[in-house]
Order: sequence, then C-alpha cells, then structure tokens
Amino acid sequence: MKIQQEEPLSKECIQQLRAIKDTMELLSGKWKIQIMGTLLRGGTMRFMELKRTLNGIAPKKLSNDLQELELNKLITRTVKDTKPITVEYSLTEHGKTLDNLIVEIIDWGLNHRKEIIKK
Amino acid sequence: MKIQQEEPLSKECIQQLRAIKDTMELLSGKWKIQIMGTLLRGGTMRFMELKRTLNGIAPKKLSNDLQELELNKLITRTVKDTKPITVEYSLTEHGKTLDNLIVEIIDWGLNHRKEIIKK
DNA sequence: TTTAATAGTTTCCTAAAGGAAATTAGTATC
DNA sequence: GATACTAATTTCCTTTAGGAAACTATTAAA
Repeated sequence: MKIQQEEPLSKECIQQLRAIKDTMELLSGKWKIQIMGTLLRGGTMRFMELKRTLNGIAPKKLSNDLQELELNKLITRTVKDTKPITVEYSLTEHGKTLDNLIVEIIDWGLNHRKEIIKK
Repeated sequence: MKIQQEEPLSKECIQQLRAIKDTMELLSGKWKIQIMGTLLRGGTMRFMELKRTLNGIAPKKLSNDLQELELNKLITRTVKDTKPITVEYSLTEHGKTLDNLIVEIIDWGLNHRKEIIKK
C-alpha cells in the first residue's frame, strides 16, 4: 500500500478558502442576494417596495435580513419624516462592489437552466 | 396620501431574480462552494483528500454534499477497483463553468476582509 | 492478531433558517 | 369612527442544516 504523501496547503489556497467562507457567511440564504440584486437594479427603495418586488418574503425575514446587511455595511437605512413615515434602503459604496459577483450569479443561473432543459 | 403606482416587474427582471434563486439553491450552505473550489484547483481528488483539505467537514456532510452536487451534474464520482477501493471526484464540464463565479466570490471575500480591517 | 487506511452510513442531537399570523403605533382617508 | 397604509415586531411553529460519535466492511501492513 502506497503511503499517501500530500503537500500541506499553500498559504494562498488557505486564504482563498477563507475568502469563500467570508463571502458565503454574509450572503448565504434564500433572500440576501435577491435583496442586494434588487437594490442594485432599483436604486433606493422603500420597505414595502422591496417586499412587493421580492415576491413571497415574510416581513420578519425582510426586516431581519436588512438589519444584517446594514450591520455588514452593505446597505444604509434612512428614515424619512413623511406621513406616514417611510424608510429608504440603498446600497453603500461597498455594497455596490457586489455588482460583478451578482452578475456572475445571474449569468450562471441563466446558463444552468438552459443546460438542464437541454437534456 | 399618494397612491403608490409601481410598474410591474419587467420579464427580464423576473428572470434575473429566478436565476439568483436557481444558483443559490444549488450552492448555498457552508461547504458546497468550498468543495467546488477545491476540485477546481486540485483536479481529481479522493474522498479523504477532500476531507483533509476542507478542514473541519464531517464525513456525513461531505458525503451528502457530494451526492447533491453529483445529482446536479456538477461533479462525477468514479469508483476505482484499487485495494482498498478509492473513489475519485472531479468536475464535469458543466461544473467547470462555475470557475468565473468562484473567482468572483474569492475576490470579493478578499476585498471585503480588507474593507473591514481598514476601519 | 492488532492496527490503520479506504469510503462511507447510521444515529442522535442542537442550532439556524424561515414562514404564518397577529400585533403595534402613527397617520390619513372615507 | 372604521378602515387602510406605513414599517416593522412578536410569538409560535416547522423545516433544514450541520455536527459528533459510533459503526461497517474491505484490505493491508506491522
């Protein structure tokens, strides 16, 4: 039996696996990337606008996810003193850097659907 | 009070939200993208190699995720009749199309870590 | 014969995610 | 005064994700 000699992982490789972990911890789940994608296309949006666009999301879930995204500096939350009050959400500059990633997610998803249907 | 008149979502927009859903359903979770990223760099790998590389994954989780990825045609599983038997996993052509997406995930994760540390 | 490696499976458990429905509180329209 | 819209919060519940530990079965080395 051959003894399996594996080289230890390179520093770069370990960093890359950590980067994947970091990104996925922020964005995993059913709704977060849909929220970010919606804000990326729609610009500034109100709570109810988001809720209607993200067909099917429960208000609690939307509220929770928005809070998490705000904590991670990806969106800002602004209360307007209209009557009744409205609350506006928009992407931070840092949040906008997700653009390329979201485009890739969309492109891959569209292509994957084609792949699956093809067979 | 102003009646809120929102245009219905464009067909394209609905398709894009669906594409995000599709992609995230396949790849959400703690380990799947790490598995795909590892196979993308490492080429063909055996079960125990993957387990060692993905530091901390439970064998049940690895086994389950590999099965799901195989069902979705992203990887292939090949049993070799070596003694003891070994099982090799590698990416399908379709699986390899995740390359760009994974690169974006890594890039964004690296940049995000810099952003957070900066402050 | 004991130990260890191969690739898992099984069982049991906890934690996290997510949904449904009701509620809150201020304002505005009918 | 009743109803509805704003943006949530609260409570309750179910489902899914994920981890720890033990176990299986084959083979090979010490």
